[in-house]
Amino acid sequence: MKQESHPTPPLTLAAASFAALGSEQRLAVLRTLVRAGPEGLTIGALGERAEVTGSTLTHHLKLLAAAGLVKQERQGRSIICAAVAYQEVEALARFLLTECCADSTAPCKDHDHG
Amino acid sequence: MKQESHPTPPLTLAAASFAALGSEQRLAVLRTLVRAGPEGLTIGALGERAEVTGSTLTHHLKLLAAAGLVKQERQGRSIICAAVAYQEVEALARFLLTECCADSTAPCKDHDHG
DNA sequence: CGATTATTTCGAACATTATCGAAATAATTC
DNA sequence: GAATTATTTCGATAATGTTCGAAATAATCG
Repeated sequence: MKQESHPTPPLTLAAASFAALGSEQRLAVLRTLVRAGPEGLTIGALGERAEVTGSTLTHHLKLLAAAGLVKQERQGRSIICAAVAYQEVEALARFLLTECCADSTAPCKDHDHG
Repeated sequence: MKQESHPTPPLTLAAASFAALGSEQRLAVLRTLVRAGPEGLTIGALGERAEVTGSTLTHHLKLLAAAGLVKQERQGRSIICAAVAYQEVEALARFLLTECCADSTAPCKDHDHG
């Protein structure tokens, strides 16, 4: 069993990340960005597509960005957002499943860890 | 590009599942169960190890169970809990990353989707 | 610089969730 | 069936999160 050195986020941060995903509106926002791909969307365009606007969108984006799921970059007068969910989601999954069965005497026979 | 038929949870349910993971205490509870492996733990033992007790633990377990992350089964006077996070987490990750770049003209060259 | 467009901050109202203790229910043992 | 152990329900209180609109800030354009 090779011990790969993928980092796992600390509990508090992982919880914050999951919490960031735990809202229909934010999920819709994030998925809109995932669909939009690496080029991203301006906040305005994002708001239109995801049907969230103004201060509410700002609020949600702040959480998503703090969780490392979205990055923002100013471009002219707009701000462009893009999902960086790919590695994040893997890290979160790893966080959950890491140390699986560490306290168990029985082997993990009936789990399929990828 | 083969289209595999893995189901994706509906938005509302996925959000609820992420929300269930979005609390330090619940994450600690779930990870304790993951560590405990398929044999699970009684609610009492779980509460001791995760340092959450009584009605609060009941409350959290209800959310985790509703999200399909934990299953419970009565055994004698105790109730045994076990994590079923493995498939769930994969399904959630799939939910997020599904349709990646569907709205993009550019290919997803700089993403590494496993 | 003044006007315009894009986003954020702030404050308040409202809604949801968390936490706790006491009493209630469920299952077992003697 | 009374006593014991394990968990849940209930109701109250406190803590967080959401949503909105109006005003404030940022960047560009004429």
